[in-house]
Amino acid sequence: MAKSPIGTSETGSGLVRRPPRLGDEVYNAIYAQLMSLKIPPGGRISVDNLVRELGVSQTPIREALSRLEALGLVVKTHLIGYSAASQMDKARLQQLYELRMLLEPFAAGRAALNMPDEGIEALEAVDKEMRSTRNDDPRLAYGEFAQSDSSFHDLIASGSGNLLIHETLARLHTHVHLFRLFFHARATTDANQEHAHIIAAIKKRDPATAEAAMRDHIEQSRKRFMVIFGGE
Amino acid sequence: MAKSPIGTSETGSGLVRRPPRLGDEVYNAIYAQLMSLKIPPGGRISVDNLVRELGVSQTPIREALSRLEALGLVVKTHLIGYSAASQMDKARLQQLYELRMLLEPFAAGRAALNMPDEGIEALEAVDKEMRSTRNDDPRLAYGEFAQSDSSFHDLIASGSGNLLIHETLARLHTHVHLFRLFFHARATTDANQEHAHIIAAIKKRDPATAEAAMRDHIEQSRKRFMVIFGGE
DNA sequence: CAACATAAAATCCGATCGGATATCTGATTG
DNA sequence: CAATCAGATATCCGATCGGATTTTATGTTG
Repeated sequence: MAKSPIGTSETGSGLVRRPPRLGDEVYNAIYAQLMSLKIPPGGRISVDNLVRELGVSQTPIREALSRLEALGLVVKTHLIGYSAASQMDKARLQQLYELRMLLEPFAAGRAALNMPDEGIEALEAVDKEMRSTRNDDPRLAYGEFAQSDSSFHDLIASGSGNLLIHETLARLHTHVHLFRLFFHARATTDANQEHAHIIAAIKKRDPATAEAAMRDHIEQSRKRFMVIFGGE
Repeated sequence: MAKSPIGTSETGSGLVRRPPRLGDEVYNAIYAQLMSLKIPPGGRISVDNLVRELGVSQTPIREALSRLEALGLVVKTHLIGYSAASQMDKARLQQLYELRMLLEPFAAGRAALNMPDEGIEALEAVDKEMRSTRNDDPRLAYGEFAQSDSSFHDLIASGSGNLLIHETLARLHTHVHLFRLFFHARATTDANQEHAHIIAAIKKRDPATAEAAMRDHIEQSRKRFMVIFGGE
């Protein structure tokens, strides 16, 4: 739902209108190029090229790249330049899921306790969206599913009431998102099934079941991705 | 031990000598001012002031501040400027310990399995250092203890073998560090006792006990800090 | 005396410029 | 023919400059 999950100025309910930041547009432009894989993982990112391409000076580009570096989406080498983060290898994907397994089940349990009713409604809306995705172009269907899945987990993390956990997971999911897009990991109906279990438990305000359901979902998700590297 | 836990170029075992980055020195200068509380929590940080004070141009200062923003140590408001992150309130400290409680016991358990022997030696060295701290100036003693404690937890996180968890915890500990310094939270001998239990379990390569010991340590630490806000 | 309007200073955002470094291309030599 | 070296190009790092905005200070008025 949100175009850029982290780093944008929170003008959602802002009462004062502030002039736009050129850096934000640059940020979104580069972010889009990364997500559309126009800039492939590991590919070099030249500041001067972006100057010519976007028609702005170096200053806002550096600022935007600096933010992207904080997210781990790009890496900087002194006197060399920026480059897109390299694709995750098997070990790194393992570590990522290890961390998700620690945080997300807990978040789901807390969400069952703390999440406001309107949050649950948003969750069901996203879930419904995922099921009705019948885009003819499979290439686009990937993107839509991945986007919705990201929102699903983001909503639960937010519903945990713990902002630190929410921020940490937001960072991780950006990489999951990118990984999925790169490998064309297909959206299985299994995920929808698992999501349904999680939502049901949260609706029942049953933290233990929500936690277990999320634990199962993360583990299944891990297995679905691990086959890319030749299984467990 | 490490002066700046995140964001510096890894020149540790670098074979090539690269010219120094002015941005790094600026980064360390501002970092020091934050840690010494010369810039108080919530205090405004003027770029122009730093230009005059450090004698460099805006460019490296903006770069350094951008990195500090990624760590959450400073916050930026468009057309207003940078300011030091506000001091944690009770709710935020609760969230911080909630997250630590999820990650650090796990890391300790993994460290019991994966940590190389030399890592354990480093751990014992830090532990010894913490016990022998008998600085006359209590103001300095705080700082030394906090520094060592940070190293202690950082070593264990690193020993877990999971880089993502290590990075996440490094970010959190920076804030714990700052919080402790601000409130002059005293170093108790209890912490040393708890640390000893953790080290013993890791040396025995006993993950379950290490995990439990860390869990206990985090909980005790939380209680020691919570009294600042009037207890649990 | 308080509140508002106006003016001045401080500050940030973005653009542009020069020096330094890395990388690429092509020629020379053993 | 391969390897090495030199020059040219591309790029980054840091400095400086102007416009836009915010904040503070001052003066005016009810």
